[in-house]
Amino acid sequence: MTMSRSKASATSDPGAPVPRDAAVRGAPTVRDVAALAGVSPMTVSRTMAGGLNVRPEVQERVRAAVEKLGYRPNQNARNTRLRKPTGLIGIAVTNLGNPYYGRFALGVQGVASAHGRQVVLGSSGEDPELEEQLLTEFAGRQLEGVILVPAGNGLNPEGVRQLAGIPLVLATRTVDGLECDAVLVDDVSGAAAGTAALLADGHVRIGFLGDVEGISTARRRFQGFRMALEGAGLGFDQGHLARVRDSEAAARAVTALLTGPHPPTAFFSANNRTTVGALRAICEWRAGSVATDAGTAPPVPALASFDDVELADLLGVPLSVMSHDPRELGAAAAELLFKRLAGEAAGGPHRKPVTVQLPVSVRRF
Amino acid sequence: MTMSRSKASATSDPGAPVPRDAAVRGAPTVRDVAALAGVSPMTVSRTMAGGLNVRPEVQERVRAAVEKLGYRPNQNARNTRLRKPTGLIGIAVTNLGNPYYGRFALGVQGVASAHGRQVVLGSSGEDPELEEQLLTEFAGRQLEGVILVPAGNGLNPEGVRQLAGIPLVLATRTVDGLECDAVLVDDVSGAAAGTAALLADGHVRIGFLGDVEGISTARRRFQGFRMALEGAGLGFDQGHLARVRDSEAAARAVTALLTGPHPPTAFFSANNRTTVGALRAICEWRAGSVATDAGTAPPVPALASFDDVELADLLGVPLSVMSHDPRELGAAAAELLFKRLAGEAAGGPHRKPVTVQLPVSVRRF
DNA sequence: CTGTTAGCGCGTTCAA
DNA sequence: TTGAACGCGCTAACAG
Repeated sequence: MTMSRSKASATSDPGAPVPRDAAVRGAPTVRDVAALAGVSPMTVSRTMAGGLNVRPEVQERVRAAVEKLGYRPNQNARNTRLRKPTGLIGIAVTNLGNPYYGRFALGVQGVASAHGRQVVLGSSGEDPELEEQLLTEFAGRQLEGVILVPAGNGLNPEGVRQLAGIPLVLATRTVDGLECDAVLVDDVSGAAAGTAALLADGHVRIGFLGDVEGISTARRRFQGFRMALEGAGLGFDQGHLARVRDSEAAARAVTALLTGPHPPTAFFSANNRTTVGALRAICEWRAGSVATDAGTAPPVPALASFDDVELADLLGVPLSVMSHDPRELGAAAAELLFKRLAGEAAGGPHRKPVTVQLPVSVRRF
Repeated sequence: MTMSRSKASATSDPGAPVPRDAAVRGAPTVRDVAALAGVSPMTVSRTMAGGLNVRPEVQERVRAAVEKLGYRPNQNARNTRLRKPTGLIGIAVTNLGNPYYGRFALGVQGVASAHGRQVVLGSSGEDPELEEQLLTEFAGRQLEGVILVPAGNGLNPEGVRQLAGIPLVLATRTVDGLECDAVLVDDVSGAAAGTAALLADGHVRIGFLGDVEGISTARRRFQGFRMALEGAGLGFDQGHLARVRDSEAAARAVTALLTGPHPPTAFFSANNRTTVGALRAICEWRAGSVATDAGTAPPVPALASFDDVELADLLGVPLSVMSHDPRELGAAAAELLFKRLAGEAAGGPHRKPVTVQLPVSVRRF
């Protein structure tokens, strides 16, 4: 097979090195505007920059040309020339389908916008490989910084630093062995306070629902839970522990526990997914148990939920919520990132990593 | 031809572990790597591109230098040089805090990722001004395309086209007078089907909760609702109509209607925010009415909800959901955008705008 | 006030 | 197999 030009039929300009106007290819450039206005590219540039040292009537011509062509200065090219950063930050969350992270992203976006930056979005789906790939792409795009909700400990600490080189702020979760700016919620105290609410109501057999141990929040919240139990002189039955990754699995676990030999009288749910599952299982159980035993229905299991869930308070399930605003968390993470950025720009390259903890409040329903 | 660069003042430290330029300014460049490896920038470029026509041992030196400096090729510069698009698409939604749009964004993101693009995020907060500003920024960043959930009719149709010049796909809602690719749900049929479910249960006084009239979905869903009523030979009491923008206002409206002179026996809720409000009001009303009249509690008002709401099916409120997957909607919008992009790249510049409608299924609880 | 020169970081093209 | 020159879109610096 020789190197024959296959598509030569329609192309009519063999030697012409001039793809000319924007009409043919992409967006119009300064030169297109300049040509139309009969000036040099610099005059266009100056006019776009505010019109300093450009005669008003020339400005008029330029602006007319801009309008006519729909010209918009190429931000990327500007930034390159001015050696300025891209004005983009990245945010990688585990699952945008979780309402929690939508609100989180909103918080980030608001602060970024206030700082004149825009946000590039990524969703890892709790997959460490996808996450690493995301970070690599972010780095290649020269993003100014990244806010990451890590999928777990699958992330190679060295890898991250090398791959990025750009400032990284962890949110919600930490990664073992990775020292890094981070914004967390006060998982331990919050979980302890929520557990205390259950204990105050006389519960002594409490089931625990949480994410897998690789997730730092799962560990920390379990720790707070255990601390509260021990503080009350109670032990914990390992048989009442369920580590699950989604609401369906949580529901199955709760159903199993409730129909088992020593059913808990209450549950601690470590995140909004497990809470949804637990509520579903509890309501189902209630429906079944009332039908069976019409006269004296057994008490409905109580629930302490880390994170809010919309409508959860209307279900008639005794509920305590360990609450914080994910939007504030996102905003705090963004603020921390911009503080870090400002610090690096100022010259002090290596300030120590900072960790911020947002408070958790317990509300009862 | 001296290669003296003002930046590299001291050239006497060959083995220095500190990246010289990168420490002062941003990321290391091809030249930094080339200098360290003792080759020309082109050899670095070739090595990064796969190493064609580069001696293996030279490649080794280059890769070592890349590793040492943490060099990543600047994507923006590549794209500029290669006259390639940015690989970014924009998505502007009204409110990321609404779980619906989180899932929507996830759908967009998945498809974008499959097409090797990344997603820049914007949230207009239902503010047309902010929305227009967002689109302007998107255009300036040379995004390849934009997916927009318009805040309403505040958007100037001419303005959009001029401002962007880049392909635009509307999602969920349309804008009057703006002909444009769009992905919608089948609002009219869906609303009619949901209303039919209420009618089948014998309801004749049905309250309507929806967004303001400026929102196309509010109009279309109202239209489907009315059609179904008329098809059943029923009229609609304007006093049973509430146009509200958030769940709190919806709750107030429902409470007012339920405690009014001719309370509806059912409600049609046109979006997930009004559904949350309605459910809250209905549950509250139920609690109050049961307390007052222990023996024979009046029947709980039924609800037909456009859009799913988590946990809504557990509340004991007779519920019909006009359901679709926002993630699929986002995915479809992205697919349409990429189809449009492919079309423009191929040369056929002006194919007519396409509208896709996703089906709605009614589920009863 | 305006145009020319030069160069940001990269890759294609062509010459060595 | 390697390097030099050139250009992508834009603008600072220095002409005129």
